[in-house]
Amino acid sequence: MAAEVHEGMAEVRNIDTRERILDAAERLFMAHGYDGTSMRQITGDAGVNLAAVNYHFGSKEALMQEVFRRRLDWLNEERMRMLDEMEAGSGGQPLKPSQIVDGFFGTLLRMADDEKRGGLTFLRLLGRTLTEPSEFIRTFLAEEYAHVLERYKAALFRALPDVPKAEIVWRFHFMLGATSYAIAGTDALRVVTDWGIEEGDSVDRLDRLLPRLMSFLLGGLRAPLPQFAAAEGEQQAARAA
Amino acid sequence: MAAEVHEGMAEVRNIDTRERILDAAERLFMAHGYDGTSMRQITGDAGVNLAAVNYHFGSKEALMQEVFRRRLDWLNEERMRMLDEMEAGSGGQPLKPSQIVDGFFGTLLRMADDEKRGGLTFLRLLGRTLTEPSEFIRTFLAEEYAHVLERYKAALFRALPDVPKAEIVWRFHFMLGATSYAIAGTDALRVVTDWGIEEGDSVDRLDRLLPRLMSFLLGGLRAPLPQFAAAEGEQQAARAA
DNA sequence: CTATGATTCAAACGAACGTATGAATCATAT
DNA sequence: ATATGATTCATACGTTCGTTTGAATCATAG
Repeated sequence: MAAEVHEGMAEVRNIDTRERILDAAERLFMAHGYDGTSMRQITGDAGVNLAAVNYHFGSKEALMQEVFRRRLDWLNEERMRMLDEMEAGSGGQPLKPSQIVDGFFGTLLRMADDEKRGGLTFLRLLGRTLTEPSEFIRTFLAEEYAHVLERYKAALFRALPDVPKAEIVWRFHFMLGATSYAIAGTDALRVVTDWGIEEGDSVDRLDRLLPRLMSFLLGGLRAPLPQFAAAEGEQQAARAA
Repeated sequence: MAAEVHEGMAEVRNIDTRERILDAAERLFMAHGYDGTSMRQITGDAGVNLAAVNYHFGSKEALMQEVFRRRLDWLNEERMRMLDEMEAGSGGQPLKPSQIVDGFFGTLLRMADDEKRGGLTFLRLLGRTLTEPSEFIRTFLAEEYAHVLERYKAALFRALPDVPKAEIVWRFHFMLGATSYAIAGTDALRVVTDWGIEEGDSVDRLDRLLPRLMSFLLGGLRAPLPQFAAAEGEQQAARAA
């Protein structure tokens, strides 16, 4: 079925083809979504034959999965490695929330500067895909992520023993959303209209986005616990200053 | 072109058809996305003829826009109304951040309990659409939102005079992301795996989600300002506790 | 009761979709 | 040099897509 990998410096042709397809698919999926991108666009952009995708990957779905696997394998290994390292250096003590958040979200954002790991394009694709409707994509991502999420959740539980676990999971979820938007398009809603009057900082200034996002995430993660209204019926908004 | 609206109690047939189409489209766009939903699915689910969409709305794109307009018109008017009301009652003083955040995001989340305004289905659709790739959707939403966003941004500028405007806009953006995830599926990444051991609180418990989200958003909004690394080159992670 | 315009309906349009096929072309090992 | 298997290629398949058409059906006004 699949091509056998030979040794030697050969294999330039098909490796090139595979990579070109993956690059084009990454770019187009990011720009137009999975359903909005056709095989003919992908192969056209990549400069390869239409049949090449099915030959090398089997199907469009399998291509999409490979687009993610190519990047996520490294990302999740790096996240695990950082957690291992931090926990090894903490002498059995719980980690600081800022360390954990940086390990998970900081590692992600720092990918944006690494063009050979997909850079901003992949980050945007990922940000948009987490809310994508396509069932098989979310299922695939959930499986790819599961063990990493479990370990980071566990680390947060230990770091914040006084915060109910359900609360931590929700806030992890909120942090994912904030990060997703931070990278998904950054002009998602053109909130951006007229902001950068003074400064010339936009998406590409990752060195400014990262501290900004980190402050926000940590502020949210460590916010006072919510007060649930005791009464049922219509819920009260939290008016506490 | 368009059907003329007569007086009287008639018009039951086409009004029904229009609403049935909008309801089905809202549900299906939420579940499978714009590109992933076909006209035949929509009309089939709605129990109307295939041609009905083009007759009543003109095109699939126009249908999508109407799906949003039907809900957003009310939402944005309500948001404006709340801001007017709060500013009228503040005696010229800046509003509290919690008031502003509740006006914008609280009003949105409270829609989920209002089934006749789309309820959770529309909220999820909206949450997922903000990151959707389809150009025309984002353009449309940006236009529909623009004036509301401007007013809320201005209110935040006034409420937080010591925070740089660019910082506020970024944090607004982050808040949008967190909220989007809070409503988009809530199992976006199955972060949820095993959390609710103790409590039975899930998406449907809006009365618990709202205070939770509000705490997080306000914590993020009022977090300490980020420290930008002075040096250029590779950026340092914010390691400050 | 009949005329009129709005709405519904079955059917079809051409275009684009993902995938499959079998022959041509290439690189390598013998 | 030739055989072999991997890869590329042009082409076609069957489906499904959004949209259009013209006749049938409905509700109302005169």
